[in-house]
Amino acid sequence: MSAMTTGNTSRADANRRRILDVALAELLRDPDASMDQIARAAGVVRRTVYGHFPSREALISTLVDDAVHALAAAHAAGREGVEDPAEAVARSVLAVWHIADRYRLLVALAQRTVTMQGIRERLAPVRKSSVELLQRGLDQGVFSSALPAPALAYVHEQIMFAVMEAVNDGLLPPSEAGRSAAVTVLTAAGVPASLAGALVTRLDG
Amino acid sequence: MSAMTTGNTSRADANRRRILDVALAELLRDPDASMDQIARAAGVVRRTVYGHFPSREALISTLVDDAVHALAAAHAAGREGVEDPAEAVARSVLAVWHIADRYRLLVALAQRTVTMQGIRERLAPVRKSSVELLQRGLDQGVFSSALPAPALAYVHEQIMFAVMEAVNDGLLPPSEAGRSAAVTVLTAAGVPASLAGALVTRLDG
DNA sequence: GTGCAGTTGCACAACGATGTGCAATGTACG
DNA sequence: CGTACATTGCACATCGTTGTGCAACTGCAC
Repeated sequence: MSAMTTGNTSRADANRRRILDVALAELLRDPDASMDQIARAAGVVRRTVYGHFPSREALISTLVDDAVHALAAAHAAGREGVEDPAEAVARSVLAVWHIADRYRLLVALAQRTVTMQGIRERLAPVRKSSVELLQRGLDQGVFSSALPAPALAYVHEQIMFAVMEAVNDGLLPPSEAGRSAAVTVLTAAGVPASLAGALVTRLDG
Repeated sequence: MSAMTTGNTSRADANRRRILDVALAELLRDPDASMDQIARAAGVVRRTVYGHFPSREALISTLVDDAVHALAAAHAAGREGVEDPAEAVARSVLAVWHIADRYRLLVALAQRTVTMQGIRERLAPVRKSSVELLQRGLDQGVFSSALPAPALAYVHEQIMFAVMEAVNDGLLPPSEAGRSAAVTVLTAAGVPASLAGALVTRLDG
């Protein structure tokens, strides 16, 4: 048990990954899932999980960190060197969606678990850059909303969650979801539906 | 202790209400708040809470039932005898907002607690009527969206939550929030921003 | 096969939460 | 005052979870 944390056997690595994968799904189903539930679902014993992660919090932290990093990277990459706010928003939504599709469950978890505090804190930089972008669009008149930019950023975020939830519930095919999410976000920001549709279609070809 | 549940003293009633009020706030701060936390926050002893509610689940159930009933009533009353889908949506959002303002905390709680299953089930009829209304609007061409009506209903719901969260976080004055929520919901449904604004202003005078 | 890292199974202490029992205290109302 | 009911404070059993310790087992590599 002593070298479990340092050593790197193929078996150990595979287990570690499986535990992370399963924990993701299990924690979504029940944010308060116990270490035992997670371990059993992963096909190992509780004690083994503690061999890989020193505590429950460490496990969740790893999960959250991975997701947030991937998400922030996609978010930044999506709008790199794009001046038009509408296009930047569309690109970033599509980019985020692409990777979020794998983390969809975790991101959805974010809004209902107690760990939300921690997640929102870590997402703060992403949200900040969103607010800036939205503000720019509002200033230029590309966007128009009854809400100030910071509140609009909340709406932006929640729309993403809503579309993810719709996919999870089978109301929407995953293939179209990204485009739909982008169009809906733009529409909510006051971009005419036709323009939003055309823009996203152009970007997602 | 035996007659605590049946008897109706003014004191007992006041306590019961205070417990419910405080539990609302406390459970939002921490969905896993213990009976002891709630009791202390309400200025009573844990044992007293059990005098009014036989179990933790019963307490939460009461809270949820109250909120859902009020919400469903407002939702239905809002669109009573209105044929124009846009106006119906605007009216119902405003009506729901008005009462939700009191239950804002609980409604926000709905999206992050484990009890979510139960809440979503109970909200099913409300959502169903929302889907019908949205579908009608899409058919008539009053609305336009990249999403099918059921998914759009999710977006509708989440936008409400987003605006509530914005108010909770001080990003938006409560006085304007209702109007803003209504306009944003309409905008996301594809109604041009100017039309949405005019309509809501007319209704909320 | 010998050894070593990972895994297992069990045992344990510690903690916090739930729900209940009961005697004592407080308080409204006739 | 005295009755009735609400509240309190404490005790208790029970349960689930976390994190740790340790000995035995498994499988892979050398």
